[in-house]
Amino acid sequence: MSKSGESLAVTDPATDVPCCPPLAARRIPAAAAAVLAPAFKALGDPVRLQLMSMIASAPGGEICVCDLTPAFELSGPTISHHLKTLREAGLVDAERRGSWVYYRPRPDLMRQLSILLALEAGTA
Amino acid sequence: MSKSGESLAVTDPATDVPCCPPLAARRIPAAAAAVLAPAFKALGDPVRLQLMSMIASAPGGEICVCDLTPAFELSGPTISHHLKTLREAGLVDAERRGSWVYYRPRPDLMRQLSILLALEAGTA
DNA sequence: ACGCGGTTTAGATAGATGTCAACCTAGACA
DNA sequence: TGTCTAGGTTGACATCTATCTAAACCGCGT
Repeated sequence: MSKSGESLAVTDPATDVPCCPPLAARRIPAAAAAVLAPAFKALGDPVRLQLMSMIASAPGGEICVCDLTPAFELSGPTISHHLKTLREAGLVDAERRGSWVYYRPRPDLMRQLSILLALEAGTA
Repeated sequence: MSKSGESLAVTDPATDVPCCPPLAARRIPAAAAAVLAPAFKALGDPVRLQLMSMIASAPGGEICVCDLTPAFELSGPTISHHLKTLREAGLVDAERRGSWVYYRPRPDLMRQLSILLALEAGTA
């Protein structure tokens, strides 16, 4: 794995999103829970939640790691690990352009998670 | 702590929900992330995600633990521990009536989480 | 070749998961 | 009233996984 634009791909749970009307609509199947729980788990850390927010709210739809790292009092490798967790969860996508790596959100999975938690119909 | 209807209360993060437009709207403050991340963390386990779904989709708005436990291949105490995690996260509420304990969802926090993940405006 | 930006590996510490045993509460029955 | 039984929770423990730092590594630009 080492080509620009594909270097950091790991797995793609986001493309395997199983189904999923809101949790409150009917009981989620075990298989779907097994696929979607890791995404919630990835968001279950304050640092990753902030990272996700910075990525999702980035002006141009993407943000450089060099802008993410200095926003926390953590070492570079630690931030990189958290970003890898978000990648493996299918929440973000990474692309290397030149010397810098840019992260961008994956709307599909985020939308799916939002719908899952919705109580009534009609989520984003 | 041992009165019907209040016995199982632990803490109430759900009542301290800080704010929170969608993640993609603007960067979430560290304090808000610290409060909300535990809720996502609680949902970050397949068993708890299914429990949450069974509780949220219960016909009468609530469900007996005696109906939850046999749905999994796990011991009673284990289910009870998972339910405690959901309680402490502020996602569900428990009440003892007679010999049985009933769980019901807390819409406030669920709605907040759903909005957080929404990409456009207008979630549930 | 050198330096810089990021990721990866390796290893220590802290936290999560699941089971057994003990406890508490509520209803049943004598 | 006293005790027995069943439903759930709590506590303690073994095991597994996550989090973080330090050091090594890879790709790119100069």
